[in-house]
Amino acid sequence: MGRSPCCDKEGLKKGPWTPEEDTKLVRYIQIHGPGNWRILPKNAGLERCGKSCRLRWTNYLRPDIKRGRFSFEEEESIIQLHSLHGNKWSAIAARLPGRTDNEIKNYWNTHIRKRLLRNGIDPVTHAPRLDLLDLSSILSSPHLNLSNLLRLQTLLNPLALTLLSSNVENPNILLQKLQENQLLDSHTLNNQTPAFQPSQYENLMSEQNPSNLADSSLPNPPQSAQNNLGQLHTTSPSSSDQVFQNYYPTNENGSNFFYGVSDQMKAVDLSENSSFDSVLSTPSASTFINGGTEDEKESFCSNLLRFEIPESLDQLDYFM
DNA sequence: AAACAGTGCAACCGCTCTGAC
DNA sequence: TGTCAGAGCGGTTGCACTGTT
Repeated sequence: MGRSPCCDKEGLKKGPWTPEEDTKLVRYIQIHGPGNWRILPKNAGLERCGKSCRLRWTNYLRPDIKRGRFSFEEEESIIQLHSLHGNKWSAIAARLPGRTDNEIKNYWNTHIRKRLLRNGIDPVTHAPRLDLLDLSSILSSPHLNLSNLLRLQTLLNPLALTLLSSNVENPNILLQKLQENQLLDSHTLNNQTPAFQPSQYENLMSEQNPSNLADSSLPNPPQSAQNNLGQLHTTSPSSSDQVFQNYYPTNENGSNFFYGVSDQMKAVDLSENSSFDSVLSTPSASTFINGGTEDEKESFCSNLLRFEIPESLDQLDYFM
């Protein structure tokens, strides 16, 4: 249903506001206060609909509005609040003094949302979305073959574990099961459930005992990697992990969607001894911590949100 | 220099909510 | 209880600006 737009009436102006119109609106509200938006334009001498006046006032002319670029703290708050409230922009704006819901919504859609997508994070659920990552580099890897693809699939979805215990000699059955598994993945994502939970690591590792492997010719993981995997859920987060927790706080069950994948990536990259602590020692991090331009800070924040599949994807072999 | 594409943001649209009657 | 109007909200659009070819 819905009612006809109030601005459809003849003679009412639409589009950008002129400084003269702004002056009229501000002057009127300074005297009479906001409210009664339907009669306001007539009394203020404006050829606008009341709704247009209200939006102009609340989104632009209000004296307590803070204009200009969002600070890092504000951006962090927006992400945190969005993970709690979703697209309830007014609820988010209520926690950010001086910012309007419209401004926050625009900033989310034009900056934060794109950045999250770029880094493989679903901006709706705040969960990692491996299907959003650019996998072209992986697929073009010379190390990619059906066997490795299966192992990657195992990382992406533990249901694929069943494939490893099935008859891998028949490629048709494998392809069929992969297709079925893909459907299950889509279903899982549609229900906004993380595709991989940290606890599944233990299942993965216990089931991936070398004696159970379909392809036992693979080398065992290095001891350091095994130790690290064993510590995944027993050590306290590093300082840089804390930054991620700031962005992606644990849910009511105490699990953190982001860690599910970031831990996988860390595990994959163990032989290069990389960790997020190293991020904080980079020049860009130093720039951020010690001060720098907004662009430099944004670049650093973007890097923080970026987890990349290492070029040495064949290291997956260590865990299969 | 011109054409085109991409980006960011103000403003609008359409729907829902809320309170008065 | 139902209706109506005002207000609020989230999604979308239009356009100016900027960068690239």
